[in-house]
Amino acid sequence: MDIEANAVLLKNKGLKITAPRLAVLEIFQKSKDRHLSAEDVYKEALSKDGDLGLATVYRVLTQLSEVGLLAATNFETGKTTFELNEGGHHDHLVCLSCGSVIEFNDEEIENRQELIAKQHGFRLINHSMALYGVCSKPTCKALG
Amino acid sequence: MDIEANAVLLKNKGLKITAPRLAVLEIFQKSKDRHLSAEDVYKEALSKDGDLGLATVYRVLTQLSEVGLLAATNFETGKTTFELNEGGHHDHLVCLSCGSVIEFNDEEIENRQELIAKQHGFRLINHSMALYGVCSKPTCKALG
DNA sequence: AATGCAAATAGGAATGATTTGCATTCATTT
DNA sequence: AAATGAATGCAAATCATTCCTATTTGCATT
Repeated sequence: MDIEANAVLLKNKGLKITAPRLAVLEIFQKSKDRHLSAEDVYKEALSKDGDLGLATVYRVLTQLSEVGLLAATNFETGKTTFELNEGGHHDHLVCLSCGSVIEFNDEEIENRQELIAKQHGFRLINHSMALYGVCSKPTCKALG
Repeated sequence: MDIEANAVLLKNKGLKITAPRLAVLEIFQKSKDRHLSAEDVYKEALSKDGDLGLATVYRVLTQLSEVGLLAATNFETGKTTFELNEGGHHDHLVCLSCGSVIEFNDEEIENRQELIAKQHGFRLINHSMALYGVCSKPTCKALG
């Protein structure tokens, strides 16, 4: 619906407005699942728009991440997932049973991370944190 | 040196005592570099023992991780690294310029993580945290 | 509206990391 | 020492991702 708005987003970042880039943005905006892999996006795009290549999806995801429209995350699955980067940074709580992902942000941890980096003479650029556990759904909780 | 000791370690974990498993353990114990990829271990093993396959290295690394003798980590390099799992858990501070890795442990963050998991009804099983930045070596510091 | 050119694309081949299938060898139990 | 299931080596397979290149497209300018 927001093709106009997405076009503006791209333009503001100095990116040309192309069909693949609009398609990818729209897929993230319309998907209920916030965390999509390149393959996910590719399949979704194929089912809708028909025509674009997997390599293009990878390139677009990388570019959109570089300009801050998307954020990339690596869980322990061996594949990178992406999500819309609206609002601030956050970390993830992942259920090892059902795979659901909860996002959170904790000031105190962020501050502590800065402090630790400083203590070791590092200039902190970014970080990744994921907590793995079992969520409270009855089917998950039952495990071990 | 500790072939005997390593044999006991394996036996205690219910694993058969085989040449590849002993070789891999020894490589980690003797290496100054704590974080080794499968390829690293393979090359090192070849130069010493002569005969073992890369597939076996992968299998052994996975098994030793499963029984807790090694710990696996995924930085953003696309390859998994392993380290000896002696002593407690720790997290990593990674220099994006030279690749050096510093280990640290922070009680306060750990406590906070427990709290966050609890607040979301999760039973926390483990976590991964890596801070990425630029270290204080002159050659690294120079960047941007 | 047509033109030029750099940037973007499709799609297939290439790469790098990891896994798998299978015949052979080995560690441990008897 | 024989039996047997697990472990190994090797090569082929797989998976995620990137590279290559001919072709197409966006868009600033005519």
